[in-house]
Amino acid sequence: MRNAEVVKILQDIADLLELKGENQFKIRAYQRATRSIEHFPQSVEQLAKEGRLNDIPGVGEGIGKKLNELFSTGHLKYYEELRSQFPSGTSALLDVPGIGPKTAIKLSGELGISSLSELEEAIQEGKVASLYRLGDKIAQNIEHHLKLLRSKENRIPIGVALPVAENVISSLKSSPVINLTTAGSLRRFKETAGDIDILGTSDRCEEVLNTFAHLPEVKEILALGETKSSVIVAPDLQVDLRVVPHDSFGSSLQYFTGSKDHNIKLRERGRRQGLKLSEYGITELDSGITHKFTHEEDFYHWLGLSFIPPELREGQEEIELAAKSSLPHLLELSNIRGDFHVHTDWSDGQNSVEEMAVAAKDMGYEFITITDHSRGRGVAHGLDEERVLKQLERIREVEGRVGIHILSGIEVDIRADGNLDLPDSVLSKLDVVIASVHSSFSQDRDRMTKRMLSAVENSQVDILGHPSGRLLEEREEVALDFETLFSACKETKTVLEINCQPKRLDLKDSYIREAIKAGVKLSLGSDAHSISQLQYMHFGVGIARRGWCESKHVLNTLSFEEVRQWMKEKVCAPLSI
DNA sequence: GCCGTTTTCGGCCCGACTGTTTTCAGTCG
Repeated sequence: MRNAEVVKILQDIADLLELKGENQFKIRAYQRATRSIEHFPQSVEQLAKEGRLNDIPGVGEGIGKKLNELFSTGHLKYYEELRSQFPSGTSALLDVPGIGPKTAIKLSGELGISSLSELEEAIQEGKVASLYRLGDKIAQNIEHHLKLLRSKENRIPIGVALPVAENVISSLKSSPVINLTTAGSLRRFKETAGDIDILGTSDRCEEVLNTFAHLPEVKEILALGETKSSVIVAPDLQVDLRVVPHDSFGSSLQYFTGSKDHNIKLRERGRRQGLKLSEYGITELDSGITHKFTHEEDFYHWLGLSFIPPELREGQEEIELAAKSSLPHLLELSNIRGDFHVHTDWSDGQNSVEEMAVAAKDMGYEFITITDHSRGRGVAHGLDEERVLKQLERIREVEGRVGIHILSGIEVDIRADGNLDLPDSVLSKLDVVIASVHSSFSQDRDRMTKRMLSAVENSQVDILGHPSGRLLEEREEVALDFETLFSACKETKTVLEINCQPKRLDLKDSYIREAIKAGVKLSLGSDAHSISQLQYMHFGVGIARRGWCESKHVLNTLSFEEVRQWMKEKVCAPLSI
């Protein structure tokens, strides 16, 4: 059973428990376990076989037992009993923002609504507005969210969300607000965002919020209060702005950055120390004294913690490590000395070798790697043997002229049968060989794993490109035994790419962390197809940081000479796996 | 249902906003 199916069932259980009005902490326990499994890099079923379910944070005796039942019998009695207590479709109502458990029960119980289309009908007939403690406004609000839900794409990739946030921030620059910054999942650099959170400080909060709610790009105002406002901007993105007094900027930024799990853990820890944490500061419960924080760092330090970078705030073990001053020193953009994955107009890029080299030099890089596609990518004008050699000459010539080290390379296709698209005799002439899957994505796990391993075993292959093959919100990752891949990479000194294209971000954060634990080296490649895309490096660094990546884990922080040395050390012995 | 810098039992984050009400319930993040 795939993790996604387990997630679906646990989420359903949490929803049903909400409808039932169960103990809120029990509900939260299921939600927490759900979130854990959602981001868990290994197969939960496999873990169950090894009796290691308790390795998953939030999975204890009760949920563990249920998962075991589910895996061994294919059914879960508890789940089936819960489902039988409510008309089917009732929990689907909870997907509509504005409908919580109480409203869902009311709609289902009093109006017999069990689907979103029935809900829509009932609203139009005025039945919903006539219920006790509901009314026209609430009915309209639900109808509106219902429409939005239907038209809305899923979550927004960070590559789309970040520019929107930056636009809004620059539109607000002329109003009396300072400290404007992104918060929420965007600041934590999550690969996708549900909405966009922005925070600022002002002594004229209401004025700022008013300006915000009436910006030209705002299509609709969802809420407008004294400290926060929510709006929809084109194309159907929700943006939340919170404006607080200057002296609570530190605590507010901490609070609004989240994640929810991180904040809950932090506050629970505070409670045990007799402290109440909120966006307004830290209150000592004994004396009632509230401490305010202008800087977020001071908030953490006051609690006896080292500063926790936003990318780590996911409620894993970051708080415990911060208490021991044992957090990793994360990779930073300024540590990057070169790019390992760049296309030019020799294949499907827009700029010449020289233009890319000049741009990279302007960014302060020591080296750049030209890795155009191989011939199999016909649509991308992939290079055949002859053109590879011609490009090599060109690269050497440009290198001398521009004054930046250029590694010659290729992004060679891994064909469906695991063979590479160019012979070893050609690949051996290049400094860096990236091998990538660009076809037959739907192979089963066994075949795909063998396919990848045969590339890894090839002594010419230095880097495995965008290993999971996913495209955010477009294409699922391939079926692959990552654990086996990681140990093969470690054994052969094959590097795994962190592809920085915001649509890919591949490897993703949880795999990055697993790969590092397995002792695999990583490389960041912008996969730039134009000069401006060289800047994608910062997306890769963000996602690497979420994978607890330090500068020693990635090749991009090495000098040019060190990189060349590394590439020579590829282990050629056949794998023992 | 989970979990431990006091705990294997007894806790479990905290406040804003809205609409429908005359003081609050429901929802959200």
